[in-house]
Amino acid sequence: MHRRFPTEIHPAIAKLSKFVPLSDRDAESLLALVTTVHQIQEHVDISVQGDLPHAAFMLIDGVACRYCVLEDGRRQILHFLLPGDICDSDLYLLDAMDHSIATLTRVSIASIGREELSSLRAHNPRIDTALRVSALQDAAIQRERLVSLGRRSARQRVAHLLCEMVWRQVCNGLADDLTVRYPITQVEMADALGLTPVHVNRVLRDFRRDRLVRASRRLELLDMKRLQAICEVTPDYLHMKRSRPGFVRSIAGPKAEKRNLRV
Amino acid sequence: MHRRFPTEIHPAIAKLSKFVPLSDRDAESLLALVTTVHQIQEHVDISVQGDLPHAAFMLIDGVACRYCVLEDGRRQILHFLLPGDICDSDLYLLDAMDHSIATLTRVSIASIGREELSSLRAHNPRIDTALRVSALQDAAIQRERLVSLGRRSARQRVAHLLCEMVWRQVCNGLADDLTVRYPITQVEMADALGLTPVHVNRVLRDFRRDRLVRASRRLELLDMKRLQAICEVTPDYLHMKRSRPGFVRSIAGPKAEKRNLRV
DNA sequence: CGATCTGTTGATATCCTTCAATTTTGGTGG
DNA sequence: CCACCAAAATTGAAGGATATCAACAGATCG
Repeated sequence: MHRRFPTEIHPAIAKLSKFVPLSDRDAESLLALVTTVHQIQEHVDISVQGDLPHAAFMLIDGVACRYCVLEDGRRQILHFLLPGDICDSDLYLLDAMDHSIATLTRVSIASIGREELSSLRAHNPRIDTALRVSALQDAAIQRERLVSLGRRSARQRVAHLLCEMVWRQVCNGLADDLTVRYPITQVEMADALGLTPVHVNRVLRDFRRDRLVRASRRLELLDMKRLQAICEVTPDYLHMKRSRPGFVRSIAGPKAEKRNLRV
Repeated sequence: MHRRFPTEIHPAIAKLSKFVPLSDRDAESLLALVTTVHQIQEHVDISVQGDLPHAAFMLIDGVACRYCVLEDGRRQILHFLLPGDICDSDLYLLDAMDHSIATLTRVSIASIGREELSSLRAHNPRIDTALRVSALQDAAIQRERLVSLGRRSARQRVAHLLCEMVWRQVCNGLADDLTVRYPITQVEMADALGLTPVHVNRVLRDFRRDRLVRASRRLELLDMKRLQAICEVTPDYLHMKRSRPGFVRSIAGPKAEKRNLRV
């Protein structure tokens, strides 16, 4: 069996542990589903709208996205997939994909057998619960994006996406600093935020001017507090109950600590 | 027990039957969960962001919505809830609501016991599957809305929402014509579509001028085909496999028939 | 070391918002 | 039945946020 992470720090375990306390045995039995890992190049469609739905999968490394393409070729990115995300365990129930999934970077991905997963869930209520909460988090992320596209300015949308990328990386145990580890291009940000690449560029220029971010190999968020103040979003919607003390707290600020994070 | 609909036409049964064939016994065992029905006035919050999540519920009559409120008081409507929708069966797993739910009209609503529902799902795989697909439909509706807010013009957004209301009413067995049975105000449309009420009004004026809709007590869609052509959306994303022959087909047009609806 | 994608900047255009005022509608009580 | 009121719908004028178009610079990679 191919295993790239010690059990304790596998991003899927890190993530699910934020929702439900998992024992080492729980973690092992979940990771036992990861038998074959595929490497896929960047900018490759994993699944295309209209296709028969694929098997459930776990993203182990790299970044992918769900997206739709309009008749005129423009794209709307619906969701970014990060390492540790477990996706689409029920999707096989449908006849046809209603959206597409593509890699953005080179990725490592494990497909998960339908029977094995459902049997594990049936026999392990903690894992089952963790996966349900994880699905609720996904839904909440999409809701928050909908609020952004509907009612927030371009500045707020960009600030929100940057914060969310860091929050989610922390949730999945991928980052202990405030850098966007897997950089997404300005075109991708634009397609996710309902903006043009040109305008995303201008917003980022202003953020740089105001010392909010710094562009290096990884985009670095210099002032989370102000970025969060700009977008007016707290990480509450990610429902990370069991964050390590003092960590997400330091990112989220005292407001979120008081309101949601039961450390 | 309070029962307003014969089993065959209860909107929840009509809807779930679109996903999985249900026997009369299936229908009865699901409707057996509806023990107490509450009437709630229009414009009342059922659940507010930050609250402890409520029980799962079934909307029996009227219209409600999920929404978020921004710091400056503006509102984003995330989703309209129609009769027959069964909502939030997993939400109890969270510590706090990340959005609010409110009635738009007077509604009849049945809360559904967590234990009873999960026991029914465990013992009835068809109902379990139907509820899973229903959850997938909800997710797909939100994705399609995200595409609208991100990449479609005001005209397209309004046309899409009107089409979707009719499609969903048909899905839930609520309408056999092309009228929006539960009218939503222009303010509500604006809050759902990320527009201002003023602009929604102007779009609707143009639609009326072009004989696409007619405002009566119920908003009437005079030309579904052209409305669908305007928004460039097919009802495929609603995944209504088992529609009655010749019905959704007549709404959806030949394209959707060929591509998705296995009648 | 050219080709191609990504990022950057300026000038102009446009869709939608904002603001303000008026009309229409629907409900309620006299 | 009518008077009244609040909510919803409607219209016009003006302004602003973001898009579009175009050109170029910088990075990345075979």
